[in-house]
Parts: sequence; structure tokens; C-alpha cells
Amino acid sequence: MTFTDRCYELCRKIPPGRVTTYGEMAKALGSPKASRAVGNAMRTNPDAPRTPCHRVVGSSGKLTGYAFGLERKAALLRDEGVAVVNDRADLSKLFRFDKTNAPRRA
DNA sequence: CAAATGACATTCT
DNA sequence: TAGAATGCCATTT
Repeated sequence: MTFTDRCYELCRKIPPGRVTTYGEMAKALGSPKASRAVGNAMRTNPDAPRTPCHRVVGSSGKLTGYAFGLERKAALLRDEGVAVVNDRADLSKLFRFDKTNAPRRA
């Protein structure tokens, strides 16, 4: 189990039609400054449909990158209802891994 | 073990 | 506002 693996798990928690940022994600993983590491994880990720890494964008909603290409990423987001303009996703749909939706230790 | 890499974020100019 | 530089973290060589 590594940070990368956790990134995938978290990625899968991102609901459709919503987008998140590497920073929020890193924060949810325990390291608010590991945004870079998060992106690194997505990069080496099997990009399989199991990991909707296409819902992860930069702090400004910028489609920093995608294994299949930003074109693909933008297309998927738009298809989910996320407005993507100028390689930017609508942050108004930004999703956060707040405890509100986080599984509490029962 | 140390150095290099990378889909970031923040701050300063 | 846009662009450049710095810091930070995890993984890989």
C-alpha cells in the first residue's frame, strides 16, 4: 500500500459531474502539500475506468494533464456536465473530501 | 542512500 | 493579470 494506491482509492470517491483538485486530494490523504505526489500517482495510474483521474484538475480548474490527453479529459468532464473552457473545468463543481461525506470510523 | 522527476500550489516580480 | 521562481511530497533510478 502506498500513497499512490490511496490516490486511486480517493479518485474513485469523486462523484460524477464533479471535479476535485490535487491539493484537496493531497489534503484528504493527509499531506496538503503532496499535491505533486498526487499528480504523480495519477500519472503512473493504470488510467483504467476504475480511476476517474479525469475528474482531477489543478487548483484553478486547469486540466494540467491526462494519460489519454487533455482533449479526452475535457471531453469526459463536459460529458459529465462539467463546463470545460480554455482547458479549465468549472470549479463551481469542485468536490471536496470533507468529513461531511467522508466515512466516519463508525 | 542520494539524486532526479513530475498530471501541483503558492508567492513574488 | 501573466510569468518566473521556490517549496513540498512520493516514487523511481
